[in-house]
Amino acid sequence: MAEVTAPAPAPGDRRARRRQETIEEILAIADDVMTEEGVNGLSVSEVARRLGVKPPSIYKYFDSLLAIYDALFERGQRTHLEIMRTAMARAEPGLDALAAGLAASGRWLLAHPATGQLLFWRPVPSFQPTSEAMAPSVEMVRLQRQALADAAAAGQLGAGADSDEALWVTSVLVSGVIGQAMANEPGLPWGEGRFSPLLPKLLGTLAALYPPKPSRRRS
Amino acid sequence: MAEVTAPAPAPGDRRARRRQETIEEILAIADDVMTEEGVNGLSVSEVARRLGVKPPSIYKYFDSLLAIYDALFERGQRTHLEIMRTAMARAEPGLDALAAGLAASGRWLLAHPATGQLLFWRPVPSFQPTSEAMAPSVEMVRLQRQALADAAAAGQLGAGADSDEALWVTSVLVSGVIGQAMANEPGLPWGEGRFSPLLPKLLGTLAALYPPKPSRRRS
DNA sequence: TCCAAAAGCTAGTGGGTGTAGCCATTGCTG
DNA sequence: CAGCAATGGCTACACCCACTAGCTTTTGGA
Repeated sequence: MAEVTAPAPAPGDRRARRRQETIEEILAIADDVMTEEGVNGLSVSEVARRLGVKPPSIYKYFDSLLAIYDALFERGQRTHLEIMRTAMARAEPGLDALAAGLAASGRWLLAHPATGQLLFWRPVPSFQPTSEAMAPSVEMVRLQRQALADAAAAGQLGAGADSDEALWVTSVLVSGVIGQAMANEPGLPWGEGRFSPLLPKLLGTLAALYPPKPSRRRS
Repeated sequence: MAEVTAPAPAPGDRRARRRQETIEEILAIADDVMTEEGVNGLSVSEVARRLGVKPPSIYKYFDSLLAIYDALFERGQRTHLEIMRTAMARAEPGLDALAAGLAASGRWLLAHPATGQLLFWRPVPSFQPTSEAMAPSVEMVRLQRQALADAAAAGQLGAGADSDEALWVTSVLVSGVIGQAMANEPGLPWGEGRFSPLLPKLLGTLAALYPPKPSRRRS
């Protein structure tokens, strides 16, 4: 658990609410600091300074600097998953859902570079996310695997697309595009620059790698 | 310049040789430290400890911690370029050279993860490589661009492959594969694991994206 | 042999994480 | 409503880090 063990979250407890608000505030400040100074520029002292408090007070809310990273990671992971899930749900199952989900993911990651780096670049080697903080990523993998299976079932891709290998290929394409965009064109939103527009084209190569049976296909 | 300004490198100067040896030793230790503690775990104090010296003495050889990073970056960049260049030169110009160069690059990067991360992940946000330290990377881009042009000229790929876009696609594929391998399967050498064996297959999709004219082609 | 440059050192500044322990405030509870 | 325990601030401190100032010793070249 990232947060210091709280007392019983009794209903109607005003103390607990205030505490929770402070925790939110700390995390929001931490996100600001990471955005401005880089993921590694986060420090308890700086957060305390911006909160108008002395550094030791922060430790009433978080056990350590790493605990703050962990909370940021866990939240980032959760909201990123949610973004992707809803984008996929809005589209036709199969390739459409995959493309929509990945585009939404990319858009969100480029808009929240600090969190994105924390989630996928591990820029703080001493920080190892908790297994529970990693849990949403398992679900994300499941969603993408399902989309590939749907695409295969719908005849958009060959049967070989319903495989772990196809999943790995997809993750390579996506992480490549997003990584290059974040590293070389920071600040540019999704859809601009040299790299993010390549994703649809690259997803198209899935059809080259796993060609569907050339029977009649839905337009 | 990373190193503190040295006296005239007069020939036969024994002092200069000793100094140079110490610089080498410091950089070797720094590489060890990064490998063990993560790129960010590098510290002047730790290097001094391992060299059997007090921290301030290090500053006789390097202006700052960042100067050490810069020297490591510059060397890494140079040897990485050399690895790639010789691998490409040994192969047939065109797709073969591209594949051979990228495979050699991947092999070297996975074998030297600390340097690899320093070169391509920027895990030390406060560290911005000197423009001269970046110079080899310009040359690397040129090599890859040339290989694509050769492939197009040889009819292995369509004319569209002789383009910046194809170069970007290539960089996405490569950085995706290497990034996933380094992040998810650290310690595994090139050719093992889930990701690095995908590179040839992915390079094959270049032919799908930039199809050659279907005239007679060299076997 | 001499001496200046090289290369070590100690001491100290300022900033970071994190701990110990103190004290005022506050809001729940008898 | 009175009291009290938990909360959330604080100061002081220990220990680490990067880096500077300035001193001393070593050393290699003239």
